[in-house]
Amino acid sequence: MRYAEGHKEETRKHIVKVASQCFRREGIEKIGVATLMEEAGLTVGGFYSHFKSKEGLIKEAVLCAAEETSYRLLEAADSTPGDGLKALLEAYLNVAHRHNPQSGCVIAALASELINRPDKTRAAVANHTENFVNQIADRLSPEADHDRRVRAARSIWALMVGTMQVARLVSDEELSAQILEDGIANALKLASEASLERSSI
Amino acid sequence: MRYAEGHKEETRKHIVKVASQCFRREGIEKIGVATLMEEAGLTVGGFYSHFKSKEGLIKEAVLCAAEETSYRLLEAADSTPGDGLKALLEAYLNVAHRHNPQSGCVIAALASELINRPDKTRAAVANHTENFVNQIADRLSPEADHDRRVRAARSIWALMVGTMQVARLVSDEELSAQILEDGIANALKLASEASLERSSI
DNA sequence: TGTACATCAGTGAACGCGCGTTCACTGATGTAC
DNA sequence: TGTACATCAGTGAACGCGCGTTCACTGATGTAC
Repeated sequence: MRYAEGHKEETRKHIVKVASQCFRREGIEKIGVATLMEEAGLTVGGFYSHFKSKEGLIKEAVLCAAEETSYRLLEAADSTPGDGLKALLEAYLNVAHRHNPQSGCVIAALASELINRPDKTRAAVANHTENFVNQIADRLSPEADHDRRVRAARSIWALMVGTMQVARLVSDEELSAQILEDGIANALKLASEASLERSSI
Repeated sequence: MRYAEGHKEETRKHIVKVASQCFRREGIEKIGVATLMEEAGLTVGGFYSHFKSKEGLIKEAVLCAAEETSYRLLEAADSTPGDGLKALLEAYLNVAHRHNPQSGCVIAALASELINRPDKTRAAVANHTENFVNQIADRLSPEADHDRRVRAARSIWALMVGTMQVARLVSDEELSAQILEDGIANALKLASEASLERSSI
């Protein structure tokens, strides 16, 4: 059967999207190419006309997921004029995100697997992360200078990722929810500490 | 060949230790039973007279690693009378730890893999973590009440784990070192914020 | 004291299975003449 | 307008390989008589 213009590109995007969800849900190593293609409604044979290798798909799927998440978070921040950072933190550190890694932050879902990926994949993620941190920094209270804000933003980001992972490790729902709440409160403390510092120089 | 009393138990412990290092270095899924046994100087056949399954070894190796790390960290804290928490943070958030996951924190090394392990393994890790958080809390400034300290300790712990992972994701040595340093400074801020809160109630 | 047998930690070959990857093929549509 | 051929996204069987696991075996020492 012949297909419409752009059909192959659509299929490719579809595979990337499905893969990005499967990876976040089950882990990169745990899911195979055949399962992935089946999940996308296709058969395994076609995979290599879209991607050079599984690693090629991994890099694309991970970046796609990272971009989607940071876009969504920054949008939450920017559509809440009062306290953008609080909105961003609440969009991340919530129970729904905790239970749905497949549509959430790829770093929280796969951090330890990403660290051991080939340089190209890892560096791409690291780049994206540094970018995102800078965008958090831009949204911190402008009283502090840029360097201080970036350094506060990095710790806020680390706290977000670490908190989500700890919350997912814990089975007790109530404790897990409290960990998330406390994460928001403590991240906000870091932000306000950073803005206070300026006056003490 | 017949072996000395307690020889088998020694071998078992040796396998657990080697496995805990290999897992942290390469990831749990990535390393096979045969490689593991070879790394321990043995052959694969003997494995199942020591462990019920690979998962059995995983649970033991992960817990063994967790206990070793928390023991070392608390020791660092307790042998520094002035500021135990600072000593603990410095023992964790340093460049050597960043470069040596195989002998470091198993949560930072394997967080995302641990989240997807069977309940028994995951729950065991979660338990140990909660324990460790309580022991950090005991070492926070006693001005705050217990609940506040535990909640601060949880975020400090999340910040430690998240910071180490972000530092490992980044290739730039200088940036990586700065992320670790800032992690220490910001974790200390969280601790001192928690002790200040009491007076505001 | 000497011989026959039991013990048991560790060996190494083999099992079925799912992995990532390859490739000859299908079949609906587009193009050439 | 009709026929023959080219295109190419997707199919499905097969490849070698390493996985977790099993099992008959080894061989040095301990025990029984």
